[in-house]
Amino acid sequence: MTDFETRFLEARKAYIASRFPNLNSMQLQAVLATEGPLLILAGAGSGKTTVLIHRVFNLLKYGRASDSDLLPTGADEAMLQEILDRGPMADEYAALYPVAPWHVLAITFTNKAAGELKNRLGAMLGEQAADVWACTFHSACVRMLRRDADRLGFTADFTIYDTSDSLSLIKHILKDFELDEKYYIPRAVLNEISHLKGESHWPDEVLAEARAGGDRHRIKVAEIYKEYMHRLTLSDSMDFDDLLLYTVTLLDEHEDVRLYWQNRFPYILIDEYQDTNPLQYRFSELLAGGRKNICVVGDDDQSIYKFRGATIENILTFENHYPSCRTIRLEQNYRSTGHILEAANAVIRNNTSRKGKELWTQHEEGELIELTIADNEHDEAQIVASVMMANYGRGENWKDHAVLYRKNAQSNSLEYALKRHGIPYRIVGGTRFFDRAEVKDILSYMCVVSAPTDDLRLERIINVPARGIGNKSVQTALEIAHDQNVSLFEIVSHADQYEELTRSAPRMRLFANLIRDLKAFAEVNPPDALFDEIIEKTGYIRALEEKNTAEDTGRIENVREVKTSILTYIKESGDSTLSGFLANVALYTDLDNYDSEQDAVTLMTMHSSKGLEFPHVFLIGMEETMFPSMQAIGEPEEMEEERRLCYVAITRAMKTLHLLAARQRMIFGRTSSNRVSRFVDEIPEEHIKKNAPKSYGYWESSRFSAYSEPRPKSSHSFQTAASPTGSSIRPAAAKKDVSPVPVPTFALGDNVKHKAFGEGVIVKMTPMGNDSLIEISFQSVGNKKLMLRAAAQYMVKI
DNA sequence: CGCACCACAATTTTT
DNA sequence: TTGTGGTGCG
Repeated sequence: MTDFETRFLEARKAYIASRFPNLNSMQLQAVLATEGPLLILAGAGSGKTTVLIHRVFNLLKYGRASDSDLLPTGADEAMLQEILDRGPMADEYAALYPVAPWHVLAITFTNKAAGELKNRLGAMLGEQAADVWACTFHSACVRMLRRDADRLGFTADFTIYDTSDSLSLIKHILKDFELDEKYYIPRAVLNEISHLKGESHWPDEVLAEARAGGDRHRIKVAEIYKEYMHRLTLSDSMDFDDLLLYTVTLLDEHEDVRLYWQNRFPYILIDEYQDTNPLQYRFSELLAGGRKNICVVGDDDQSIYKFRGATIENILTFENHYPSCRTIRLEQNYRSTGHILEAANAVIRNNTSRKGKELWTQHEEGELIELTIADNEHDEAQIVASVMMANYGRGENWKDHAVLYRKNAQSNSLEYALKRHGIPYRIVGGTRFFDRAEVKDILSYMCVVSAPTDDLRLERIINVPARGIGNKSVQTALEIAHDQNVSLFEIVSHADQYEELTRSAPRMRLFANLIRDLKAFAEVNPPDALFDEIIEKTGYIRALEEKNTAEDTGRIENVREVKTSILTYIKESGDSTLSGFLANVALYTDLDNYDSEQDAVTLMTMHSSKGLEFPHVFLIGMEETMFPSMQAIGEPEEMEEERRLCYVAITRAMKTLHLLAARQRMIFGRTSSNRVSRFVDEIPEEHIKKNAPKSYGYWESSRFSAYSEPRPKSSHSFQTAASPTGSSIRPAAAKKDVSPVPVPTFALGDNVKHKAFGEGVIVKMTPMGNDSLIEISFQSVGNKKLMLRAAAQYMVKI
C-alpha cells in the first residue's frame, strides 16, 4: 500500500468517525464496522438503538468507506485534501458505494421497536428512511410470502391465525379425535407444536419418529400436529410459526427466490438476537447468504423467552457460526444510576453460562433502592399509589412511573388502588383489543369474506348474530365437509343437497348468499366500506342494541372502534387491501398501542417491559413463588431465566427503584405467605434501604407526603374510571380520548358523601396540574387523600 | 334453538 | 378469584 493510500484511508475513516461525535468508542466501532458478520453485545441501556440507527445512516451515506481498503476511482491529492480539510465536499469524496435504503433489512421483535427504528431513521435520514425495511420477523415473512405464496400452495391472500384461533382449532381437533382435554391440554399441545416448528420439524417427520418411539402421547400430539397443519392449509391460513416456517422453506427450496432476497438485502441487522429460535436463525442465515453482512445485536443476559423456543445458543455460538465475525461489547450504561446498575450486576452475576459483561456508568450513585414489605397485596398497591402521588406532588409526571409484575393477574389490586386515588394508568398486555369477542366476530366476517374456506371463522359467525342455524346443524355440515374434504362453506352453499340439513338449508343458503354478496362488495370497495356493509347486512350492532345492557354499549363501542383501526391502517400504510389489514391485525400487539405521550402510569409484565425505560420503577410481588415463580423453583435453568428477567426488570429503572413484597397474599382465594425473593437477597445491602414495616403503609403517615408547589401543567388525559366495584372493562387497548370530565365543583370545607368511604368533610385542597389533591376527613375511615377528578365521580355534596 | 345458570377448572411470560 | 364450558330448562 502506498503512502498516499494509507493517508487517504486514514483520513477517510477519521472523517467519517468525526460525523458521529456523540458516540463512545465502542459504539463508534460498531457503527463503522459495516462489512462481514458482526456481533454486538449490548448491555441494557447501552445505546443499542442509537448504534443501530447510526449504523444504517453510515451505510446509506458512506457505504463501505469506513470499513474498506478500497479507494474511490481517481482518488488524488485534491480529494485527500478535501477530506482532510473536512469541507462541504468531503462527504462526496469519503463515500464508497453508498447503500440504497431498500438494500437494508432491519429485523426487530416487536412492532413497537420496528416503529421506533423507523421514526428515528426518518428523523435522521428524511424520506429515504421509508425504503428501509424495518420490521419484525413475522411481518418480513408476510411480505416475502405474499410474493410467492402460490409456490407453497397458498394464495397471496392467505390469512393469519392468531393464538386464540390456533387454540380453538386444536380444541376442534381434540374433539374429532375423541381425546380428553384433561390429558391433552390444548394450550400445551399448541406449545409443543410451536416448539416443533421452531426447530423446523414437519408433521410427517415428527409422526414417524413418534411411532418409532412408541410413546402414545407423542404419537397423538404428532397426529394432532399433522391434522392441524392440514386444516390450516385447507383454510388457506398460517399461524405465527408457519410464517417463519414457510418462509424458510421458500428460501431453502427455491434458489431463485433465495437469490432474489439475498440480492435485495446485502445488509442485514437483527435486534434482540438472544430471543431468536433455531428457525429464525435459519431465516437470517439464508438471507445473509454468501455475503454475510449480518449484524446481530443482543444481550445474553436479557434472554427471557426460552419458554417459547428462543435459544441463547444462537448468540453464544454466533462466533462459531461466523468465524470471521467481529465482536463488540457495549457496556457503558446511559440509563440508570449507580445503585440500580450495581444491583442489576450483582443479581445477574449469579448466573452461569454468560458471555460475561459488567455494566458501568458515569452517572452518580443516585438514590438507594427501596425495599418495602407490605401486609398484603392491597397494602402493596396502596404503597405504590402513595409513593407515586408523592412524586407527582413534587413535579414528576405520571408517565414517568411504571409498575412491573411477573404475571398479568397481579395488576388487579393495583388497578383498584390507582382507580380509587384517581391516578391515571394504562395497562399494557392482558386481553388485546382484537381479542375481544365482539371484535373477533367482526374480524371473522372480514376473514371469511377474504377467504370463505376458513372453516374456523365461518363456524364462529355462522350464527352470530343469531339467525337460526343451530349448533347441531353446523356440526353435521362440518362432518359432511370433512368426509368430502371440502370446506364448510362449500357444504353450507349447497345445504339443500343433503337430507341431514334440510331443516336449516334455507337459512344456510341465505347465509352463503350474504357472504357471496359481501365478497363481491369487497372486490370493488375498500375495507372500511366493507366494515359498514357487514354491520348493515348482518345487523350486528342492531342485535346488540336490542339487548341494551350496559355491557353491550361497551361492545358496540368496540365494534365501532374496529372501523377506526381500519382507517388508521389505511392511512398509515397506504395499503387498502383487505388481506393487508387482516395481517396487520393478527400481528398487532398491545404494546404497539403504547403511547408514551399520554400522562399515565404504566402497568405491565416484566416481559413486556423489555426495551423500555422509566425514571421510576416499582417491582411488585418480590416474593418466592411469585418471583421467582413457583414452577421455576427447583429448576436451575428456569431459575436462570427468572434471574435474567429480574435483571431486565431492574435495568428498566433510570432514577429510582422500589421493590415491594407482601407478607401475605391471596392466591385462588386462599391466603399464603412467602419469604422475600432470593433476588432481593442477591442485591448487596449497601444499595438497598429497607423501609420498616408499616412505615408508610398509609398515605398519611408517610415521610413522602411532602407536597410542594402546585405546578403549571398542560392537559392530562385521564382514564375514565370505570365502576367503583372494579368490574370494569380493561381500558388497555382502545385508544380513545375520553370525554372531558366536568370540572368538579367541590370546595374546601364541603361536606361530602363518598360511595366507598361514606360521609366526611374536605379539609385540604391542593391544586395539582389541572386536577387537585384533596384530603377528606371521613367519619368512619379517617383521613384520605384522593385526586379530585376521579373522586368526584363517586362523591356528592351534602 | 337460545339463554341462563352452575360447576368446575386453572392459573407465566407473547410474536 | 376469575373465566370457561357444559347442562338443563323455557
